Amino acid sequence: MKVRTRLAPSPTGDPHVGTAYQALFGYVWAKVNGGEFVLRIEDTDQDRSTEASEVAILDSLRWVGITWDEGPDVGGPFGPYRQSDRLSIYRKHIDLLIEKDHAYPCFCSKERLDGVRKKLIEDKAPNRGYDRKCRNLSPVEAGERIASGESYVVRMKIPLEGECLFQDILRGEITKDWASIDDQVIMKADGFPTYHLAVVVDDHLMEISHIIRGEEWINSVPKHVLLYKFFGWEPPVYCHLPLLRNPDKSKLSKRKNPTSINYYRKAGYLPEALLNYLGMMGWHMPDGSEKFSVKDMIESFNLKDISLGSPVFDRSKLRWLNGRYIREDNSVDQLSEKLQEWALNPEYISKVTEVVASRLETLADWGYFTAMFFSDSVPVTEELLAVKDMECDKVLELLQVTVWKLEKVRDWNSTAIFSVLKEVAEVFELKLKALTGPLYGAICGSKIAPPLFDSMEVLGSDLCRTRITAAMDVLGGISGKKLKKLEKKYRT
RNA sequence: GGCCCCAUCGUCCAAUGGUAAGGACACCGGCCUUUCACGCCGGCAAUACGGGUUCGAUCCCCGUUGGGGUCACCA
Repeated sequence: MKVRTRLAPSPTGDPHVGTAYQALFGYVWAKVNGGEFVLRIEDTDQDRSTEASEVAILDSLRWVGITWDEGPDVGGPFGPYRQSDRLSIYRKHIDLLIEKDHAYPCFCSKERLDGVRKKLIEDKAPNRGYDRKCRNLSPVEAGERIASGESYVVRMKIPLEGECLFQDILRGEITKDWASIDDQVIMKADGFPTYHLAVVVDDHLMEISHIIRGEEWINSVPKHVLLYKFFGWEPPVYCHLPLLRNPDKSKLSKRKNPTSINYYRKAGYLPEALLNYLGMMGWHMPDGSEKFSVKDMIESFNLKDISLGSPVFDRSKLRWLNGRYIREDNSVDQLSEKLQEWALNPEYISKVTEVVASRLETLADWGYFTAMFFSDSVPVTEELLAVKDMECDKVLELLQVTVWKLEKVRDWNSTAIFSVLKEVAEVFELKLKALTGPLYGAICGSKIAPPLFDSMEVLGSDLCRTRITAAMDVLGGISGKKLKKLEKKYRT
């Protein structure tokens, strides 16, 4: 059997290190077997998918050093590789399922579904899914309602009893009662397929042999194997990778850790070190060596050797490893070259210079004023973050809400940053100055600094958000409970 | 809460049905050194608990506990 693996990111946000993790293992497994690695963009969520995110993901994957044999940018024999370009294919398959009575149109409104769900939770029902109201609608009635223009989705018919049994290459046999699964939507009201339908159709059509992805998908596998059965197809081999964790063991998230690949890039990590580090999450070289390349990995990797304990993403070990690459694999000349690639290039230097130019009395002042643009973190103290007449807790809230708002800025520039900060200040009924004060501290690590908004623009979103989060830690951080409350109040 | 997955130092990764349970990061000491870092040497530190199976279990089985994931017209 030809080994074909794929990475199927959804372009809905920053490129995530977890994506790189899955990409690495998928890529390596394909190459171990002389097979192909495919990149497919899963943009079936029209509201959240953006082209900018897709570009960013491809770009950071390239930076990290993962290459793909087929994908939206390079094409290939199984294209198109962007799901939004494959709508007619899905439509055909959905119609086939309806025809065979494996799926049915559902006219329930979002409001009704919310109500049903709420009631089930209140009643502490074991099953909190859809109540299958439309499952037995007559085809005639359904047809009429569709013809009359009523909005509908398509759901698949999950067996009402019995159990689903499937294999995971790392865990062996996994079983799950059908009764615990509700009639999953496979086509949304906008005519787009949901993930579940699209992933099955594409993996089959693209002849994917091994599905290597995060553990969070295990509970969806029954729906997928059922779809394979409906279509009469052979399911691929499933391999669910352990999830990367925050230090508190929860799923790696940007709340608690920088997760964007771009952050690591901007913070001065080498791609080969990042990849190497990711490779030792759940896997090790046969001889136990900790420094190894993707090539080394390909020579001795086996999917079955992955260990299942969910690894904590430990930045200090990554830092150590990165240090080894820097000092062991680079001459001074090579290092200089890398530095130039990283930040000491004319473009970045001129951006930085523009921000500080008016403050220079000698050329040598430049170094003093620009250090913050060439470092990862910045020295922050409680004092730097203090706002007059405001309690520490309040400052924390202010910073947290700022991070949330900044996360949503799509076009990262000084004007956009300014309007976001102004908005936050207004929400808190504060003068802008009350907000920019602690931000100077968080972002610049000093009261003496170039203009904030411009500096933030130059620094980039990832570094800014990470620095603000780090500053919040200096103030003691926000408790989970409080965070939830705050989220309810301010996060939109 | 239902269901699913998981369980060796604080963290990452080893090990065997019989071990002094090993390496790495972090941490702590020391050496080197004008400082720091690197490097070197040393130290601290783990088989979650309870039952079985077995002559013997960290390893196999069951339960408990703990952790995580998942229950969307998000992926």
